[in-house]
Amino acid sequence: MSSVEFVDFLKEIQEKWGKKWVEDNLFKAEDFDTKRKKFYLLTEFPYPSHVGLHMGHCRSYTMMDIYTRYLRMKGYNVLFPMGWDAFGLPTYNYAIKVNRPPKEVAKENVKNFKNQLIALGGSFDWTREINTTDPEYYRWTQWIFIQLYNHWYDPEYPREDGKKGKARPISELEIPDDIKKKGPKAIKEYQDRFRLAYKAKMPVYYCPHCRIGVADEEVEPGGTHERCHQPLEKRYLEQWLLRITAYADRLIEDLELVDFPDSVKRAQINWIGRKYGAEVKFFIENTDYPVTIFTTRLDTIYGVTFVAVSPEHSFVEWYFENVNNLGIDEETQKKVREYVEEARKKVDKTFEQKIKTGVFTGVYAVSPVTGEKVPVYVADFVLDEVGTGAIMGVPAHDQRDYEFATTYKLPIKVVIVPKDVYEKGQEAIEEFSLNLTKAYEKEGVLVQSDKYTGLSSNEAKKAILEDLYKKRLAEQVKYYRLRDWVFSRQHYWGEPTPMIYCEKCGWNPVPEDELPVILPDLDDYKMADDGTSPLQRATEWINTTCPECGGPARRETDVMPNWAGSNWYYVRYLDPHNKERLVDEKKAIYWLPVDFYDGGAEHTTMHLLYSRFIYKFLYDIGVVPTPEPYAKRRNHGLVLGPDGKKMSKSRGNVVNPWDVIEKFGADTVRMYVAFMGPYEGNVPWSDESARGVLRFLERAKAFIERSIKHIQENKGFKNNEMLTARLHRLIKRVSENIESLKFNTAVAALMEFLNNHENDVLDGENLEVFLKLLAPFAPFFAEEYWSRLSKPYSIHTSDWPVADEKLIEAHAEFVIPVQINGKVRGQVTVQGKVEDKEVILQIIRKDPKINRYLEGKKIQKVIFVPGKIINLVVKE
RNA sequence: GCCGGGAUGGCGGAACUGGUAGACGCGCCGGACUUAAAAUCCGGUGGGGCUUAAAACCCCGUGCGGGUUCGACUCCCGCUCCCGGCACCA
Repeated sequence: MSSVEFVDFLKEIQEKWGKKWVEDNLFKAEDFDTKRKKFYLLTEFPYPSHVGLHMGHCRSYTMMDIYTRYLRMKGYNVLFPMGWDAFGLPTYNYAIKVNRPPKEVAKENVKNFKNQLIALGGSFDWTREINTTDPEYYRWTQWIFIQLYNHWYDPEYPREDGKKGKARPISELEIPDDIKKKGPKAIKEYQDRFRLAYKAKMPVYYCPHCRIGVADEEVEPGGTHERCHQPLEKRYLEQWLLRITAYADRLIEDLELVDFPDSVKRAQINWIGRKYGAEVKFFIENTDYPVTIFTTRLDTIYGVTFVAVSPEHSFVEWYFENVNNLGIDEETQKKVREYVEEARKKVDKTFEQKIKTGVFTGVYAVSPVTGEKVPVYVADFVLDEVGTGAIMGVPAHDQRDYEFATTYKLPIKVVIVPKDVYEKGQEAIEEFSLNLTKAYEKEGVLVQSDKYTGLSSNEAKKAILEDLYKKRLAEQVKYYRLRDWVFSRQHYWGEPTPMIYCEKCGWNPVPEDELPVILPDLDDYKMADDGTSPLQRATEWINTTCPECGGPARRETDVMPNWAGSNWYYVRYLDPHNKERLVDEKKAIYWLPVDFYDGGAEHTTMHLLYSRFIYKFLYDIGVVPTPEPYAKRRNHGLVLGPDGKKMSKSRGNVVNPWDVIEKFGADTVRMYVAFMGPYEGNVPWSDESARGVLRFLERAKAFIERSIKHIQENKGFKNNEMLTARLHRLIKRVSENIESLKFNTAVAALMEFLNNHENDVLDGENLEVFLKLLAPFAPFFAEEYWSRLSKPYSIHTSDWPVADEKLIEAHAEFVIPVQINGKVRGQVTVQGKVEDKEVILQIIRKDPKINRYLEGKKIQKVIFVPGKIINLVVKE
């Protein structure tokens, strides 16, 4: 049989069995099965783009499919589901490009993806297939949003896992009396400040050239639009935000409960970026208006020579309201106004090497420690989203402040010196200060700081904080790099946000019994040219009635981001057709948490963190039973192009899975992607290497067919024990390798066995074992020969073979390397596991080769590790 | 700049918690089959030395420099380079 014919054979059987498995629902997971242990194996669901499955999907899904098939044969009740994350920008853009409704395009993409996954042999439970764009699915995405809106976070409230902090219904939020007195509107405003979903003005990118809103990922580093390379503008729109920061501490602490790689845990902790620091009030001279700054370096406060606020800071509004009282001249006012206007619009992501700019406001702030006045600047290097959006400028000890001070000729006052400098005395301190050419950012000992002089940075931080706290000028705060999650997108192809706005009553959620709010069809799906959502054009859909007063009201036209559907999808797999609830409680208890979550390293922070947040919220409101969703997480590697670089259209190094399945057959591709490298590694594709796997399968075919023939012709034929023992050693190796995700060495072990025994034949029992070992890797191939052996359908629901340890032990072959002074000089063969070093030494003495190294020398020491090695330390 | 990961033959990669470095595959070389090629099969293949050739033997070898150890790809200290992520985070 030529290789071409063999590939045809593979394609024939993959067609035949692939179809049958799906028809038979062979891989259906059983709810509530108590006889078998459950195993929820989750792999990130794909974003079905019009390009079709890519090689990365092909490899990670195959590896997880191998794992799944193994676990299933091992006797687990495995849940291995699949679905589609079908909302999102690429599909939307593509639909506009080909001038078709996104809905139709998405549907086709899904169909295409599903066929490809079936062809690949993915043993998914298709009865649980979900699609984030299905109204019956996004009804619950919307429902979660409403629950977030209807809840607030009480950091002190006890929760089920015994710790403190829990989401509670907004109705349970205590309203202060003075608010109550002001009436229902004030009460609602007060509640809005606590809701887990709330509205706030946030910047979005807008391209004046293309006249459309631009998503974050379409912004180029220089602040230009990816498509037209023209400069973008920042606009401020009211958007929905989710209060993830309320869960920040829990998201850090509960990492202890889960088995994630350390690097992933670290990444999450860094992403959250919890820091302790102080907020300090700097009052504007002769007013009672304070600018509150945030710092982690309170020890440097005596070095403050200016205060700077971000262009977006509320100080600016206060300033213009009070310019007259402050006695600011026209020219300064004009300068400040121009600077702020310009800066608020500007989009610039190239911060480095840029000269820091700012504008002096003409007002001074009073240092809370010295009472000295320092100038107040508006400067765009101060970011509004970081800290309080205002800083104390300490040029001597912060490089950015240093650069700013140099540009604007502000004084640079050294207040921290290294310990050894301090100890050398005044002269050394002065010399250090004079020779400063850039900020000294390390901690050290305080100088020129009144009574704190001589304290270490750490001591000073505490002492200064304590003193300022007493004067109500400072307090300790926890600060997170993580910010609340902007949850509005000005696009079309996403879940409608289930909120209604009424002039009289403000925002209200859509009543739950009216869900889902279905995304309306449009005549024209193009982006709106003012940067708002295209849904603005769905006039009929927008106009509705207020759930509170029944008067005329409008629907929210911003849709949810892509994350919305994908951060809880794995819960819906448990009960995908439930019309009453997001998930049946008992099913959730049976299946959760996810036992193993496989995904890409690129989702280590955002997706993993955000989905953990949503899950924790669902836990708080009693939808799911455990504090953490994923018991174990591992990141798979990428498939690189044949050139070793990341596959990309522009590089022209893309390998299409569909093409290689056509060329080599699905079993070959499966086995090759498992074999090509370690699970976590990024490995290049190679057609030549894939051919090596094809050769292996072809040889395996000949080997199996010869064995079958031999068995039929020789009734009662049995292999010798040695061969059987070797096969059992193979069982052990393959099992251990799959369990530790070393699919590459598992395949190598199978190859090695065939290399060693290709000229033998297997007896009936051993042949079954061999096919079973092959089954997870080459499922079509294994099924075909299983059926030819007339074994009951299917090999994939048969039992995984158990290695006979005694047999392995009995036929253990020990070759002990012999080292002289750490260098291997020979080896001796022993029977069984010899523990006594004298026995080995006697064998060595009989070996002339090794003895040559011992002539005229004295053995000083013998190190013997039974079963491993013997090392003789000798001397002249 | 910060955080994370990595560096092993011509290539992808093996090597358990420190115990024969290079499993397995690709490629390459030689041979068989063939009119020929492809495919397939058999043998060889880290570098160097010695040798007419082979066997045998010797030296070097896991990015670089040191250290610990009977023994180091593996552990420790100090570097270099590459890849990924984040980045004016106060």
